[in-house]
Amino acid sequence: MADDTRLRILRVAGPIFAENGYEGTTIREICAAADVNVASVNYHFGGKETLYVETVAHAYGERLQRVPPAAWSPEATPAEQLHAFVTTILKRCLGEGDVGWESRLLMREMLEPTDACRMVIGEYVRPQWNQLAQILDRLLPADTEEHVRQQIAFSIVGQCVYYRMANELVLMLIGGDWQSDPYSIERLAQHITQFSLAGIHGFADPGKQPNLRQADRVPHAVMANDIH
Amino acid sequence: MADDTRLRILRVAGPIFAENGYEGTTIREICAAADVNVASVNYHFGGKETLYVETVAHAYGERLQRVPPAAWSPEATPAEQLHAFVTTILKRCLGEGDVGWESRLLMREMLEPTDACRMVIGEYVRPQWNQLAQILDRLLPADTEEHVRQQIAFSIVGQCVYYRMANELVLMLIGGDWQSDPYSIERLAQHITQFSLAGIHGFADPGKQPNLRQADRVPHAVMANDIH
DNA sequence: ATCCGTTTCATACACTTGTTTGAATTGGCA
DNA sequence: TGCCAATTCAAACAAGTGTATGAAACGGAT
Repeated sequence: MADDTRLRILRVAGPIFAENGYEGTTIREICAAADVNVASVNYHFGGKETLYVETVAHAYGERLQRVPPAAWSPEATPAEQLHAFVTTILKRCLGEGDVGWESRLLMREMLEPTDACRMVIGEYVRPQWNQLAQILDRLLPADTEEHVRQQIAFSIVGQCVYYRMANELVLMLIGGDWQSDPYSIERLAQHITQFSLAGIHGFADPGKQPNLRQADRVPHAVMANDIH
Repeated sequence: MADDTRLRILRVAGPIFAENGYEGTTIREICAAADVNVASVNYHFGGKETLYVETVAHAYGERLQRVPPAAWSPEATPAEQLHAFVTTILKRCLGEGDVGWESRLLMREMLEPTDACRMVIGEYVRPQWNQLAQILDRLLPADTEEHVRQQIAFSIVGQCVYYRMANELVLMLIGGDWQSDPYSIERLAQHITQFSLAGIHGFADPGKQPNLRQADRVPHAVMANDIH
C-alpha cells in the first residue's frame, strides 16, 4: 500500500505541475487530488523539489514508452526515414487525443531548464538529435558545413515543436478547429516532411531554383526597418 | 516624482517576471530591486496581477518600438519580403546582444496565455500573421488550400521562434558558441529564408522534384513504431 | 507660513506556503 | 495474540505571501 500512495502522488502530480508550473503548484493541491495526507509527499519523496524531479522523470519515461523512437526497415529511403522521424516527434509533442500534459511539462523545461531537465536531456533529446543527424547525412552532400547541418536540423525540429509550444496561439489564429483533419498528426507530418525535404533540396543542389535563390541572396539592401 | 517610481517599478519588474514567472516573483523582490516601498505596487498599480499585465504590455511596447514591423520598397520581390519578415521576427525573438528578457516574457505567454497575452495578441501577433499571409499570397499558387497556407506560415514562424524557445537547449546541443558568426541573426535569417523558399517551392511547383516527392508520399508503410 | 492633495513609509494583517512532529493506525510475522 | 516496523494522519510550525492601514513626508498654490 506504500507504493500505492507513492505512485498515486506521482501520477497526479504530473498534470498539475504541467498546468500550473512548479511555483504555481502547492503540495496541498497535489495531496488533495491524490487523496492522501499532506505529509505523504515529504515522507515518500523528501520534499517538493524532489517530487518535481521525479515527476518529470516519470512523465518522460511514460512518454518514451508510449511513443518509442522512430524505426525503419534497412531499405527505407532517407525521405521515408525523415517522415517517420517527424511523425514520432509530433506524436511525442501533441500526444494522441488531447495535447498531452507530459509535453507541456517538457516545454516548461525547455523554456527554463531545471535539475529535472538536465537529468533527462541526455537520454531524451540527444538520441533524437543524433538520429536526425544521421538521416540528414544521407540527404545532404558530404561537404555540407556542420553549422548548416545543425540549422537544418533545427528548422525541422522547430516546425514540429511549434505546434506544441504555441498551441493556444495556433488555436486562436486558425480559429478553433484544432483536431480537424488537416491538422491531424499524419497530415502535419506529411506537410512538415514535404516542406523540409524541399527545403533541404534547396541546400543540396544549389542549381535547381536560380530565380528564387538569386532574389534572397542579397536582400538586406531593402530592409527599411534596419535599426542603426 | 510619482511617475518616476511607477516607471522604475515597471522597468524593474520586466526582467524579474521574465526570469521567475508570475508565481515565482514576489512583490517584495520587485520593490527591493526598484528601491521603493512594498506598498508602492498596490498604490500605483492596484495589485500584483495588474502590475504583471502592465509589465507585459510595457515590454511589448518597447519591443515593438525597438524592432518595428518589416517594411520594404514596393518593387521588392516576395523572396526579399520574406527575408525581411524573417529578420524582423528573429530580431524580436533573439534581441540584440543577449537574448532579451522581453521575448522570454512573451514566450511564457505563448506557453500559457494570461489576460496580459490576450490584451496584446491582437496587435502583436495578428499583424505579423497577416503580413506573412500577404507574402505567401505572392509565392503560392492562387488555388492553394487555406490550411496549406496556414501550415506553411507555421513552418516559417516555427523555425524562427524555436531559437528563442529552446534557447538553452540549442546551446547544449551546439555546445556553447551561441553568438558565433554562423548563428548571428543575419545568418539565421539567411538560412531560414533559403530553407523556406525552397520548401514553399516544393508546394508551389509539384513537378520539380519528383524523386523526393514520390518517396515521401506514402511512407507510412514502414512506420515500425505506429501505435494505433 | 500655511494648507491640502499626493505620494511614501513602516507596520500589521490575514492567509498560504513547505515542512515537521509525535501520536495513531496499519499489516505482516512470530 | 502480541509485537514491530512501516505508513498515515491531524495538528502545528516558522517563514513568506499579497494586501491594507494610518501616520509621516513631500511640494506646489494660496
